[in-house]
Amino acid sequence: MTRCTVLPIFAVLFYRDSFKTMKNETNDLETLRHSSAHVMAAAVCRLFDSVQLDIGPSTDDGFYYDFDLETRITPEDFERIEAEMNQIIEEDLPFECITVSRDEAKEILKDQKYKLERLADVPEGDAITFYSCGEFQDLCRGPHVESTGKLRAFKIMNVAGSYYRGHETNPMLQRLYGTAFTNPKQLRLYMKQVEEAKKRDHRRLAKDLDLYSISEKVGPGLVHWHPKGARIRSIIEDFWKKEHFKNGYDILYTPHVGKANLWETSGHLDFYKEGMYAPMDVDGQEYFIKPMNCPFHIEIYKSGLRSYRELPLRWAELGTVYRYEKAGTLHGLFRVRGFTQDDAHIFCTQEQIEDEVKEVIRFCNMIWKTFGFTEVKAYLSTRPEKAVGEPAQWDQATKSLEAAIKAEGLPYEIDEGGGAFYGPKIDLKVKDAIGREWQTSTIQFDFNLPERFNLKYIGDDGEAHRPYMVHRALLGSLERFFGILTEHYAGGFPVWLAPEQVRILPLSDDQLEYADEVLKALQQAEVRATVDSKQGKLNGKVKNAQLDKVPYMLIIGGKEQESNQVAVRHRLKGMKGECRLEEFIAQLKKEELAKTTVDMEVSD
RNA sequence: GCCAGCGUAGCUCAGUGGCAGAGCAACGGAUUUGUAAUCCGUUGGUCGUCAGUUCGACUCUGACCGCUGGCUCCA
Repeated sequence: MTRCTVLPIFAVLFYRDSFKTMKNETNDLETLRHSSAHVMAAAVCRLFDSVQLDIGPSTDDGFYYDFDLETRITPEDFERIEAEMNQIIEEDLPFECITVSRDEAKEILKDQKYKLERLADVPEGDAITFYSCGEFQDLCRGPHVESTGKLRAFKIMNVAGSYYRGHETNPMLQRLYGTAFTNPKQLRLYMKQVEEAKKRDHRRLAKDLDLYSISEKVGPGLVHWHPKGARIRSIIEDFWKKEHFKNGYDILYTPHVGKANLWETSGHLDFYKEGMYAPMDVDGQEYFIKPMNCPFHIEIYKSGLRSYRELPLRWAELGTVYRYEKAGTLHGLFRVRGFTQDDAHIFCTQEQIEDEVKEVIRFCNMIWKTFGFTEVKAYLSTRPEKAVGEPAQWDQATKSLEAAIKAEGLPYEIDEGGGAFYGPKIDLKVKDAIGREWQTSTIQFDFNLPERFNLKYIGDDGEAHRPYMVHRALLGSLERFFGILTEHYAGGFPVWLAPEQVRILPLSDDQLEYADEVLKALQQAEVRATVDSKQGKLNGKVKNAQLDKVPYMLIIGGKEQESNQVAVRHRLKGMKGECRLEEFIAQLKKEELAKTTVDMEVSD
């Protein structure tokens, strides 16, 4: 039931306060960007024939304009569009506003079919305004900068298709994206940030570091974890399980397929069938691969008569599910078709919900901090128009969610009416090392499934009662979480997660034997280590270890062999001097235990 | 699913209607090395797949598969 592959929020690209602006400056920037959109549209109209205009708003990191035109704009066109924009800026054309009657507006827009429809959206009685710069005129509410000469720094970023008004059934327009800043320096900083994000792309890093792959032969969106990626995942899973046991959860394992009837009862076949893999026939019965774990956990709940004395039940599972995601939506590890949710379901009484929710939020926050995500923000979604369950239940559940956020001291926003039909929820967003926000944990009440599956427990009054059910995914999916983590650390995993913690670099073949002794000692101490026994100079070995982002290198030459020591080189801090191996191991173990993440790089 | 772009060696990428290329990696040899690339050599390809046009297709056309950027979707 929990949804765990949600696109990253790339909009928030600002980091290290570089672009922190006051409120009115933000408005100025929005105006500037909106004006840039007009200038871009003006340039496109000059360069291309019969352009149908739609709209060109500012966005969080720039602006866009939607057009319909015969010619397909490609990145090769960007340069001449930018040149034309510069020409318009050079001309320093004033932005002039005119107010017209509806009939006059219709006359002006008689050849602009999308604009005419947009005009129809302007409520009767509202002023209809046009802004012009030179020959270009656009139905627009404004405001704008005084003249085109005010634009100082802009860039066309990319072009993509976009449905008119965002509806799948509407024609597809061409959307030209750009960005603009008040000065070239800020634009350069922004471009640097975009570059930084590109360098951190987990798909690139995963190839460089040999973490995972997706095979065309096997199928899109199906992830193969390579030894190094699998090692990291295994460490994450071990940590995850241990923490769950420590926090009062039990772990479950459930099947990967279930009969059609199960999915009919759960309602998935009614509401979610297009998201499920096609059924298979087994002995004349239809079976579906699971897109969610909830029905199985519910079946375990129903395997016996439950007493209020057993509640709350907290059941977690690393449950692998398969969902048919549309082809065009797949993206590295962020959006896949087969993934493992770190799912949990809590069954409890009404009296318990507040404490339970509080615990879940605390638990989530603690886990995120451990992985080095210090900024966590909550989004509370309340009852939508169409909803199941009693309003009183919704109220109480919503209140308990809000109380839990407050108890944990998290900043939060409320999305009124944004909840699922089956219950209110909290989504957590975390900020990564370069300030991007990722939606991750989700905590959702469910007033639907307990009803559909007729869940009960016997209360202290001897009567049957309906338990409360809460879905919870903490990391979301292991695949997506691993992608986020890779980008967060820029591939430089901290010691406690690094698949290879130590690489031993013998200076020459004379040290191979000693290197092997050191390796065995490290292995005995459960340190993940390898020896670079290849031919070549130390230079090259250091370089390769650096590229593989191994946290520690142990250089072993004649000197070290003689003194029975190792020379320690840290990936980011360089040489740390020589010491006895036991000392190094003790230090490493300390770092591993502390799960230190302070040595993260901001850029490579 | 929709719009656009792309698909050449393990990786990064050149290239042309007429014998398939480089760097790195891998492998072999030389070197025995002190903190981000030692030298020499060798191997490596159904140019995404299938059809069509052509005397001849990696190149042109079409369909399909996959990837990328968006849009839509994410009970």
